[in-house]
Amino acid sequence: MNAPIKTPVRVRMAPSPTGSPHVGLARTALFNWAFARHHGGTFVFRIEDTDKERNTEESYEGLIEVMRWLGLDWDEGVLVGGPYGPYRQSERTEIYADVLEKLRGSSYTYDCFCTGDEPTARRKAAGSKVMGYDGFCRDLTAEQRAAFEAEGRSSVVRFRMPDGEIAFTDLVRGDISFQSEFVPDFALARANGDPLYTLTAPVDDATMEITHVLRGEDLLSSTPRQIALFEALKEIGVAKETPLFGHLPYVMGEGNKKLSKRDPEANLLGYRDAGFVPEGLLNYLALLGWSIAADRDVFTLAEMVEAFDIADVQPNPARFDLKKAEAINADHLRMLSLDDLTHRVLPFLKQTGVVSDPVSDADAQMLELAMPLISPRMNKLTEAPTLLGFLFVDEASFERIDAIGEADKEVLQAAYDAVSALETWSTAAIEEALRTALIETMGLKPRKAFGPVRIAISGRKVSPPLFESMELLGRERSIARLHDALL
RNA sequence: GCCCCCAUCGUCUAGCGGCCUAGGACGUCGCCCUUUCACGGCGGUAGCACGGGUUCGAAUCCCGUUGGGGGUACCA
Repeated sequence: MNAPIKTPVRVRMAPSPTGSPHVGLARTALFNWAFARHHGGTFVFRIEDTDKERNTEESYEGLIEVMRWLGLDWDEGVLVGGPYGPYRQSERTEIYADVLEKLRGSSYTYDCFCTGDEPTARRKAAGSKVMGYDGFCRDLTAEQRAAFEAEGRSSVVRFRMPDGEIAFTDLVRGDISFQSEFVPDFALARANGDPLYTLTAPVDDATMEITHVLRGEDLLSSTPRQIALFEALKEIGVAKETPLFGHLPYVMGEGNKKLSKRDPEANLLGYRDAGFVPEGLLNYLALLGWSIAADRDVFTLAEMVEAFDIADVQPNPARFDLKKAEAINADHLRMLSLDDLTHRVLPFLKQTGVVSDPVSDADAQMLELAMPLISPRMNKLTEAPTLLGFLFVDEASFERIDAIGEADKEVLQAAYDAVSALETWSTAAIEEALRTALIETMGLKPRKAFGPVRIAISGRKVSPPLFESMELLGRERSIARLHDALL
């Protein structure tokens, strides 16, 4: 049914701006983007905002923000323009009106005067197992039409599904077919003339010359309608070719539910704020339905582009696993250069007030020295402020957890004495002094010995490596903190 | 109800008839390393939903069952 498309690849991402951007959307965007890049094709970003009731400008802006954050750049579409624009459906009304007019002049559509649940009531009465529209108005006589109009009924334009089977080869699922008796005639526009998604999506795909439609599985059952419409669009000269379709599996949440838009786990910007880097999130998302190799799951976007093949995408739904997402993110954090990592951690440090904004020279210097210490121990960028805070706060606002017992005082006193006597303040010297005093002389286990010192210095049980931290903190502040911990 | 899709460790997956007594990753458990935690290293745990076929041979192909998901709008 679908002729293989040989022309250059043109794919699109066509979200509707409702709610906050969802992880499933990012995965769909990623696969489309990777597919386009792999084939040297064009990635179009279009907005499907035909439903005035539900669309919001805020949601639209969220979409843009997310795509930019993820770094999935589009060649044509909103904001960047292109030869097939405009790219917001709300700005394409004349196009739809025009196509609708042509369609009404053909035998592919008819005016339907049915309202509410009349069709289902009729189907029930007839004992039909199929629900949905029953084709009642398919062949109205002029008298019947006139009667309905006299009643003051309005009409919608309905598409006449052809008889027989509609089959196509799904790019990820293989051959799929529907008997058209189970695909009821559908409305193309509201009674007030506003076009519906059923019309706008195929018309846009046609006029934008989209070659491959990769989208969520939820749209699988509307594919036969679109394929039938495409036949009509070709007939009236609107479409050149029917695109190929590929339906990507769902991204599911806890339990077995599709990740809902309200679910915090679904919110993309939430991942940014939680300290994910786009490389990490995207890599994890790619793993939901695709894999680069049997024994490997960490890779760069460039490597994905190189290897991506839609035929390798799995048809079965995948559960979003936050733990694994974080692990993959951690791997990407470690792949970043120190400069890059510092750059990305900065907003989080500023936001939590760890460093000044703009960053002072002193803070910048400290950061440069401290970043190497924490870079291997972060899974998310948000961990940086807690890890580094103690190096930046002034003594007045330094806070220490209350975990130093009387028994620890002896250790701290010994540490204080050992370190105060130091000639040179370096990691090696500090380590040697503390080891001699605490481990050798006092015979303590490292855990017992360094634990209290760590708390005194960093204020926390978890910190960057102790001796290095003390060197960075400096002699005076280190000694002062040891002293304070003794009080 | 009806239609469509899906089915390998707890989770994501590799596997596209013999290389599979099923591989990797996350998780989990144990051990090692160690300046706590983490990182890192080593090892363990755990799976082809079920039943029929086809075949010399099936996780891989076919049919059915069961289970899960989606659709069934003048939403997208």
